[in-house]
Amino acid sequence: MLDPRIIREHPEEVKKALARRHAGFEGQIDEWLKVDQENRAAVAELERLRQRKNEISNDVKTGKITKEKAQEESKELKEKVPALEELQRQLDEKGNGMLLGIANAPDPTVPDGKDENENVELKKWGTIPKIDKPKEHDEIAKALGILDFERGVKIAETRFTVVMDMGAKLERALMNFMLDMHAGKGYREVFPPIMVNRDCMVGTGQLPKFDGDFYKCEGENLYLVPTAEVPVTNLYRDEILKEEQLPIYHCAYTPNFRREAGSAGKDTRGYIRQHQFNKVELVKFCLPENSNDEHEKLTLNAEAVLEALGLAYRRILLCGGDMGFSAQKCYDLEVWFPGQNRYREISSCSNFGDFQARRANLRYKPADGGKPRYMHTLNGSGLAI
RNA sequence: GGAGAGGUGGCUGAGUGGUCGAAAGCGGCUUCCUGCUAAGAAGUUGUACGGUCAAAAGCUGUACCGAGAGUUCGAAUCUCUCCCUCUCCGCCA
Repeated sequence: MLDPRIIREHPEEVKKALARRHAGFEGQIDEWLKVDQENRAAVAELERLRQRKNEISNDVKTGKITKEKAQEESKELKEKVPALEELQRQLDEKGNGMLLGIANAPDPTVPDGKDENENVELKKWGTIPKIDKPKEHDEIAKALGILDFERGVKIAETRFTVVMDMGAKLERALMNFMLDMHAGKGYREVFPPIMVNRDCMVGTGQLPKFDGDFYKCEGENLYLVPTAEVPVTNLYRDEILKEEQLPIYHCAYTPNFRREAGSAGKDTRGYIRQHQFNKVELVKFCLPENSNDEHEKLTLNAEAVLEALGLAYRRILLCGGDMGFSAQKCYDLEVWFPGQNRYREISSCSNFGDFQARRANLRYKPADGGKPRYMHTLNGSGLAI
């Protein structure tokens, strides 16, 4: 979430930055400021009453007043404090809930624009293969007998696919290839739980705003991970690391589960927009001053996979209107699909600044002995399989 | 699933109603001392949000001993509910 202090002190700047998302978040800032002000007033009053309470019990202790007198003095407090506590708790919850629903502010280097048409192409790599009448991947896969869409639907439901024989082997080979590649470049491999609790989902920004996009276990406080970003970024939740421990790089393979609730009718063909898919994810934790550099390096690490596989791709800088909720800056990598005669997203590499760190309470103790500070987090697909 | 034990500061671990944000030890930091393969001495050492201040330091207020609720003038300490961990038994890939 955004820094409450910055919103209080520079509301206009924050609103201006959020306006670049073209999603109406700026209006929520004013609402939050109102709630915040009420909340702070309630806290001040509450602290005053509690101070009085402590004085009374202290006076009993030192024999300054009798118990009877203390009871009498406390009578009013005993009515006021619980009521005020309840009010303050509600205001706090309300303000916090609002903050959790407000997206990250775009970085100044993010281009203006309201949708994907205004993204900026930054680079292209590789040669687009010349193929006579290229076939779609699902045609080829069906012919080879390596993807079975019908049985996937039978076993689960639509958008689930069975991968067979050389297809399964290819899937597994790519997974290993990517993990080995990143692990060789300093990313510590981690295989996390693929179910996470709600705190994790809030920590990385999936919840509360996007409730319904994910699979939740009935009667349990557990969600199937929509990306390894969630368990891996939350590894150090509520911890204070030492500055010397940063940066931390992790790579992780997990299956990913998404309900794709809003995408009915989109990409209904083939192995593209599945409810379950495999991905190797890169996650970084670093000092605030290094996150921009780390973002560039992470994106190059993801690109290296495409280059090693000899696949033509391009890098896109997302405009303000097309960025994900938690990101302050995001590059998409798009790989050439001969059968569709266009580039399609294969990776998304984001710098979250301290947005996730604030939600997940990811801090580090500076080497100079200062107060704990929020670290920065980044992640990128490296890649979706 | 059944039975029992327990959740305290970076760690170990005291603390059963007030003098407890919390003994002690370890670890960390600072200073001092010693010429010998590092030891000793002293001090210091939680987090968040406020106030004071030009600011920092300092001082100061409130909260935090798994979470929530209750009893009380006063709760780490008593009561209730929940969560989690450990041990044993059962079941099981």
